[in-house]
Amino acid sequence: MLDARTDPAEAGEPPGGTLDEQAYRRLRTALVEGAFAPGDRLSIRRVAVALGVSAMPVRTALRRLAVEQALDILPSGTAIVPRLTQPAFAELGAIRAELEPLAMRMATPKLTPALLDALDQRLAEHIQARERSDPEAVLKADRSFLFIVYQACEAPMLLQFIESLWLRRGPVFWEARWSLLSHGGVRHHHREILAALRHGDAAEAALALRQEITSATAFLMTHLQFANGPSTPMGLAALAPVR
Amino acid sequence: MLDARTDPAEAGEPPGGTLDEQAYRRLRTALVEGAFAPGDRLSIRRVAVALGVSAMPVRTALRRLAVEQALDILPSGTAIVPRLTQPAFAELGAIRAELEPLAMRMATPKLTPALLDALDQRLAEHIQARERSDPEAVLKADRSFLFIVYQACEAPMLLQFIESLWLRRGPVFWEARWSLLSHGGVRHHHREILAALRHGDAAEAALALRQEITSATAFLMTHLQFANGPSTPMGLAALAPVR
DNA sequence: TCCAGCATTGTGTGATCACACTTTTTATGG
DNA sequence: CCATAAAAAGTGTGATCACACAATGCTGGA
Repeated sequence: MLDARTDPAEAGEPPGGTLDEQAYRRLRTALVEGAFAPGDRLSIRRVAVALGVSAMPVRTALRRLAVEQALDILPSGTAIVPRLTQPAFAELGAIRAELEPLAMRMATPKLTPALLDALDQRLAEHIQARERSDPEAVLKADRSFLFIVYQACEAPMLLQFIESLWLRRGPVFWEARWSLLSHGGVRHHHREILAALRHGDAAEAALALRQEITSATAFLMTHLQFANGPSTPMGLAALAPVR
Repeated sequence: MLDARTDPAEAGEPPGGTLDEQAYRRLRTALVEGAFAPGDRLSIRRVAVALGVSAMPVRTALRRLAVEQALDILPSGTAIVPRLTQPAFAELGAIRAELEPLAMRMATPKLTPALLDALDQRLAEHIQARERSDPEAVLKADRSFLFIVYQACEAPMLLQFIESLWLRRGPVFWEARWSLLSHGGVRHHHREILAALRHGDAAEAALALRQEITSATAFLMTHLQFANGPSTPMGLAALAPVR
């Protein structure tokens, strides 16, 4: 079970050195990709056999995700996938509406022409994906677009907060990806943001982003029933062994 | 070493059930109380013997604090007390200036008369402590004042973010407690906040808080040399065994 | 006196086990 | 047939160990 460490080459996806890291990353991506249903119990030992490792790295990863609010811990200690209530979702939107525009303002003076071109490309990808009615690609392009900006602002603390928010946001948006396709104010706002960034207008870019977040949050607050079973979660089967 | 669990009574400070929790809390308070110097290495085993427990709970607690950004992890895996650089401190202030006013706005309609009276008392404590030139008491009263508000807004995600920020802020303010005594715009701002809260004016309260944060951050940015050894840290001796 | 080399110690990682507790299942009684 | 109790899995916690690696110290030579 130490192959991953003794054989650093290969394995395109989980290059993380320690088993802790690999277990964490696998669970994390499974989570944002909606592999688990809200309310699912993730027991240390079951996840461990699914991942093909011992209980120790899984315990670490589960607890880490709990600290990041990506999982909840029952009084008994068992980790469960959080069931986002409506107030919690509203809170999430309110925090995002403060932090992400801040990151946008901080990033504005640091965006190089190369990065601006990259943003342009992500916007094009979004539009194409939308024309093909491919909601997964739309979500992916949007995420790429915004995180190019968030990473450019070189604020590690802020970046981790935002990633933690997206970790919780992930499953909800994933579940609502078809509804979001019909909403689609994102394209407009991203165009606004990009134009403002090209002019170096931080305040304008931040404002457009804030509007995107509040509008998307408001849209989902009405078009989404909370505390409900999702479409077709895969469960632990989504966790292939660690190699 | 299981006394704490088999003897639930007694032990006024660390009532936490599991050893994980106790280790976490002890390290956490030691951290915010400035027991460690920036750059100190906290090895799992050394902390374990200082705490009188095995390595397991300490490992958990250390990793948890690292996720909360209260500690850094070296490439080797050793935990060290972060050395706050000037840009990092500025970033910290910028995030606080967004999130804490948000919490203030959310809390305003939920503040009961009892809570407002409690705020009044904390303000009085601040003023008294200031007259005695007791910087520790001043810091404590300020923290109490603000966290009464932050807890009242019933936003668990937001509260955890703010606590994480204060965890990082703690050592710096502790080190600068004497300088802060001479600054002291806090009293004024807290009075403003309290008056606004009594009128239910959320925007005004949030604005006053934002000014307090930005002014304190600006003050410390000039009156503090960064990446420097502190006064008299206690080190591991501050960690009394777990009972 | 200084530096190279090695031995010693200290380190985090991860596996495994015993224990106490909880949840589920099964059997037993009404 | 159902409710209740007993038994059986399943669970997290925490201690302990082996291992690989890093840092530290010491000893030997120049």
